[in-house]
Amino acid sequence: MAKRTFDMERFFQALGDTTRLRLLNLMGEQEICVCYFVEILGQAQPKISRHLAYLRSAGIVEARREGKWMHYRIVMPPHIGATQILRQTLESMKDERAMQADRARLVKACCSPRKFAGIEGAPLPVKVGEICCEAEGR
Amino acid sequence: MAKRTFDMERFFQALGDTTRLRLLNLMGEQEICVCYFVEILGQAQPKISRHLAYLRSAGIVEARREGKWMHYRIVMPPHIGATQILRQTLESMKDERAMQADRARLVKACCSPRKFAGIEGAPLPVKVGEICCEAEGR
DNA sequence: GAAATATATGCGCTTACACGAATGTATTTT
DNA sequence: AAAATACATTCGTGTAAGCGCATATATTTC
Repeated sequence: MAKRTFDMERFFQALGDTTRLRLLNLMGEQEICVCYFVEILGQAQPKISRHLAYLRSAGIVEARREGKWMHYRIVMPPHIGATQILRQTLESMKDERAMQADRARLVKACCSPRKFAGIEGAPLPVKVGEICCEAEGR
Repeated sequence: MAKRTFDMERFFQALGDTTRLRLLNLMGEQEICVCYFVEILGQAQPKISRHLAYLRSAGIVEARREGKWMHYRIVMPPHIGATQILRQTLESMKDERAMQADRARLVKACCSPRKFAGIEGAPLPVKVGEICCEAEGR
């Protein structure tokens, strides 16, 4: 069932970094803007950006531009096994303390964006599948 | 559900190498002697040995000594999520051509060990759970 | 069109791997 | 106990990653 263009080795390498796992955990089912990652993880923007690029090159996420913002979302790989492994990984991150804390902070940030320096005026995360139905009024 | 001693990052890093995936694929449910890996993968013995050491340090395999032979087997990690991911990985390797070919060669080698230089007289693979019930007569 | 904003990329540095070749160690055989 | 066998480890080298810092690019705002 393996597709030509998919590299299992690379896939696992992409999952083998805590920062990248945290990013995937935050995305979950939503499409999220880079500035949220920077704010929630509290890490330098270039670092976040490079990790996102890595995930992208591994075929795990895709990006969409909206004005000056870039949104990232998880895409299921063209490989059945990898898809199930990725789902399982996301599932099991729901049980991890640190990952729960990250998601909690994301929710908090979304509820009161003005309290977070980096995300004033940034578009809110959008559930994958509802993209294009909402645009911030500014 | 995460256990203290288990490192998810390290776990995925261990899976992020084709040689190591091939080793895991060959082990599956059995405990296998190093010389089989060397013979089946057709790679240098030190290379195999180092990859096995890596898997071991990541808590994915364990080793057992039997005379001059070392047997390796997969052990499920002390982390529910990782266990399921590992199972899923093993499962999905069953569908991969290259992995099937490796297993086929292993079966062949076990059936006629004398035709394979490196494994003459080596103990046959043993299903995990049946260890200690069988000893080669030599 | 110049400044500001959001993100990406280049650079130098450091560390972790992967590999082949050689060597070390444990065990058995003779 | 010396030789042989099975495996592990060390060493030197090349390469890929990860990081901070600075800079480039794209888009919007003024």
